[in-house]
Amino acid sequence: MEQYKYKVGEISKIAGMNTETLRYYEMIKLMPKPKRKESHYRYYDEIDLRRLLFIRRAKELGFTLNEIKELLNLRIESSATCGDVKHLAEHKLKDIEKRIDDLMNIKKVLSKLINQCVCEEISTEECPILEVIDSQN
Amino acid sequence: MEQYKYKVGEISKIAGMNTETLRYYEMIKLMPKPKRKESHYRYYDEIDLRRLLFIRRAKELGFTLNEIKELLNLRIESSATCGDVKHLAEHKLKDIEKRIDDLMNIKKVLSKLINQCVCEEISTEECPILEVIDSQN
DNA sequence: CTTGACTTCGTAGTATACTACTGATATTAT
DNA sequence: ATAATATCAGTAGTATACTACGAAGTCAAG
Repeated sequence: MEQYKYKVGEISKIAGMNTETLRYYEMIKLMPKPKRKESHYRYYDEIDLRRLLFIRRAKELGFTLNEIKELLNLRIESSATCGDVKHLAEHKLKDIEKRIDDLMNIKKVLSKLINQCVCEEISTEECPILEVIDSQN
Repeated sequence: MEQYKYKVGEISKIAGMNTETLRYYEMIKLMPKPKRKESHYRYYDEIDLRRLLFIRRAKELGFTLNEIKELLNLRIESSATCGDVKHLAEHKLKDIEKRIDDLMNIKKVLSKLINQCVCEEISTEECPILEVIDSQN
């Protein structure tokens, strides 16, 4: 079939990780077991690639591999479990909104620092970034 | 003096970490060496507390301890180094803006999922969160 | 002035997330 | 057909960030 076009080395290169990492993700069930042509080499498709790119970025954003697994498993499988999924998704949403908020605060302080930095002297003593914490209260 | 009011156990409790973590941060120079009354127990003040709270949250936001160290050291020490500080701060700012952007995308998809989740059936096959990657291009 | 909780330092152990290595087998290019 | 390159499974090792432990010293209440 045409869609299984990447070998492990190829897809891991595109996704910016190495082959061992991909095997590791398979081992911990963060990635599904890929197709094997004649039961040998692993072959991957576009959906696998999207998933890997998502994992990489989510990791950079501070989610653990377990949290990423949860995010990726969020979907409505039947009306029976729909409430649970909604609940979990709402929980994740709150968490993400708080993250955005805190990053905005850090951004504000950094911007201020950059603007002050037209090379007037400011205090050596105080660390400006600590204002972030104050602005939260 | 009045301002050195926290012992290690007290401040670590308020900051939501344990005493060993604080000693660890001191060891890797993420926290400064605290005052010692009669050269024994460590004593901390409000600035130390703000710093610890910042560290904790920055960690949750996906910054490594080294990155946090860099953020905390951002300040204008003299007009000589001002350019460097500005450069580094601008770099960090870009990084943070990208993080906010990506989190907004995740937020959008999660909100959509929650809204769909008024218990109509949607596809079992597709993982909605993968749309995040698509919406980035 | 004792008793019990807290702190000291150093070192060893743990969890997460890889990363490297080995020797065998498979695929691909010439 | 054969040489170069890729992949295989399994296991051991590494980096980061803690976390636990032990034995001795310190402090504060009754």
